[in-house]
Amino acid sequence: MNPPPLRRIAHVDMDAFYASVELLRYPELRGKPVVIGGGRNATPELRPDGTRRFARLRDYAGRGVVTTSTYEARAFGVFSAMGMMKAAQLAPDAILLPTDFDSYRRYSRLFKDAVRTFTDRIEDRGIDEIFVDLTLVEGESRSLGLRIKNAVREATGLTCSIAIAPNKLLAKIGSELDKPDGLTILSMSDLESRIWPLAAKKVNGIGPRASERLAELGISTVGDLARADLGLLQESFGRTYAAWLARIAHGLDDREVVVSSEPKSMSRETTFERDMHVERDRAVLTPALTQLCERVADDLDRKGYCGRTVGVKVKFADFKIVTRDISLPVGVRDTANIRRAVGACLKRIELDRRIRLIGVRVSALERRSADNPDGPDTGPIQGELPFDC
DNA sequence: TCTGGGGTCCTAGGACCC
DNA sequence: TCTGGGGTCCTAGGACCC
Repeated sequence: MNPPPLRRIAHVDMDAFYASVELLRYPELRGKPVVIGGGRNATPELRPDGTRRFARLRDYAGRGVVTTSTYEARAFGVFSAMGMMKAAQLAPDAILLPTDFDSYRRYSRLFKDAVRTFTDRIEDRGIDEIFVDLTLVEGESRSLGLRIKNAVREATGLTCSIAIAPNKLLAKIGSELDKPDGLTILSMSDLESRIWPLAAKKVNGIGPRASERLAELGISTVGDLARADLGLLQESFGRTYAAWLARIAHGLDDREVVVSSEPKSMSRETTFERDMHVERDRAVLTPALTQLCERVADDLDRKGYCGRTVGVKVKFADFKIVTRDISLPVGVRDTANIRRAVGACLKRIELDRRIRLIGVRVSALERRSADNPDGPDTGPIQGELPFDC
């Protein structure tokens, strides 16, 4: 048996991406604690003298979470996914800006195109990070990494952190090791010194739940995991996940860089400013639901898909989430059909508590082909459907 | 400080068919 | 009438990621 070919995988991760894009637009905020995640009312006001008045975190009221923060804000303990109200307590004077996804998407394209000048073996991992298969690209790893960082900075004015490693697992962990503006080269011989001391939850795929259960077994670092008894892991996590844990603890990962993939679902959801009462707030809930259907229909239309499964999600005031979905004989893409399917799903949920969030999702997607650009869904679905509407 | 929105993947039970 | 498997689809929930 031949040994697997030695690969060279890069993980490129933009530094504090949304916040850094905002600093390009508002350079006067450089060096200050800035938090992204406000709504429209956080948009800066232009004063008559040309200066801007920025919203402060202390002025925020609502249910939002921090999307990104600058490193100066992180020094106050303000990190992504933290509730904004809590962030406001930690750093009341921090500048608050609204999220502007159109800008972030524009810079995302610029940074990915810059990397694409080296190779098209790129896997998208969201708006601010990618994997790159550099196996067949000429050049020594460190100089190649520096050239990629330079290309990204020239294209965007932004810094990124890169790790180059034998696989995706190590590349992903490695890009965190020297943030921001870092470059880390890892090989298998670095495993014990650089990876084993890290907390197990630094590994992509070990989330809050798994790391909590690992902690109960006395396992907190990757090294603990490597030394753990496989039988013990199997008892707690099952054969499949235990085997995966054992492999990643030894730095093993043979996943390929996936260059292209089709979307599996499209969804829209909204959290209400206050928890909604099913009957008394019908005048809010019904149009909100219809609007979500419209937005999903619009997404499907723009991207050229229809979907055979329509689902609804309800998060109650106690944060309990219930989902229902229904599969249709043909793909749908228009508001009316999605709305009726959503109505049918909703009838199967016991709406006995106040509602915090509703969501609409279409999955089992089919691409609308060139010879049938409308997809199979060309009109209202009638007859044999399990709707009563 | 009560915790967004858009996704993917996995598991597991039941229906249904051969 | 009872007993099986295997395969696929559907549904619901949950973990996890950015």
